[in-house]
Amino acid sequence: MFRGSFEHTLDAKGRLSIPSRFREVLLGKGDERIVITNFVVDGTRCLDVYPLDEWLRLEEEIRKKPKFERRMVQFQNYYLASACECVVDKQGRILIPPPLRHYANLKRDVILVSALDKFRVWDKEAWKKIFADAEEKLMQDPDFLGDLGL
Amino acid sequence: MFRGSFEHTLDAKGRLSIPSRFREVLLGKGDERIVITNFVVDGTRCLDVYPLDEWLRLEEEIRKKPKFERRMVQFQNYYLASACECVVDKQGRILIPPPLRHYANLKRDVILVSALDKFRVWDKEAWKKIFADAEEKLMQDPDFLGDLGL
DNA sequence: GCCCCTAAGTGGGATAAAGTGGGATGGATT
DNA sequence: AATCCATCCCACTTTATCCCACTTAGGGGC
Repeated sequence: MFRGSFEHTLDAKGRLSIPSRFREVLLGKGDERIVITNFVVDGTRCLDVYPLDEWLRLEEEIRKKPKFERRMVQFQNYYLASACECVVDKQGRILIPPPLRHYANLKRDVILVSALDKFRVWDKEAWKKIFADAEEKLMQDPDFLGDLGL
Repeated sequence: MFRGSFEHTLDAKGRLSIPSRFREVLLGKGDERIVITNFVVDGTRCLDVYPLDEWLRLEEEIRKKPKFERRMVQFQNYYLASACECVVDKQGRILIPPPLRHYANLKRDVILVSALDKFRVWDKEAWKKIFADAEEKLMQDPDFLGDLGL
């Protein structure tokens, strides 16, 4: 399980260090291969990163669904079509494929954020906005947490 | 169960001693790992600190909820995304991750306040205000406690 | 009352690990 | 053969962690 968020930088070659805490999770699976694809949260683009086994699980789920349903086809065109399998190099880095880097508007400063069984990569500024919006909602609505039953 | 509040200081490296009374609780659990994340009370930022077992319980609760409900996503972006697992060192201290230290505006003097199964860390000045506000509310409203059903 | 002893909290040097930058290598493509 | 690009390898910087030591406060015994 991934936990927490980490600020890292993309170098000139487009490489990104995986936080050691995240790498430990991959090592625990005995397979450092990961799958990267594009995603959008609250209208802001980011990247979704899966350990290979989680990605395979997702593929299985999709396989069970009606293949020709319109929205499923659209989802596949969006989410699966961009997926790219990457290996973590000896320094614990991955090379973000340039099209994905461009898609998520990743410049130098990025942030890696856990999302349960996968994690996301955001442009730092984009993430600030996502985080600030969430914090503001929490402050403005005192019942927010109560309604969640927590 | 954590009980009471303790004034401590952050050293130059950002380390914070866990009060021995709190550490006893962790030792009782047989696991000194803790999880720290950000929080806001009455518009004032602080840090929430959980023993690992309590944090895992929270994660389980969250996993049961609808994953894509808007407020749940925001809660995850705010509360879960910042969560950081820390170990208590041989001197009974934790290193507060710099982003969290900055978030809660922790300078030198901080105060650790119990909150039943977890505790909070406040900037000392911020806590004074929170405490005074609570006291004032209590004094001004004679029905305050009665309404709570206590 | 005085002194020692212990425990708690704090400070700081030394070491290890994590993250980053950039040259070198080798395979694939043109 | 030349270019491109992914990967490897080495090196540097920063940060986290370990370890030792100092200070202070409280307790107990003499």
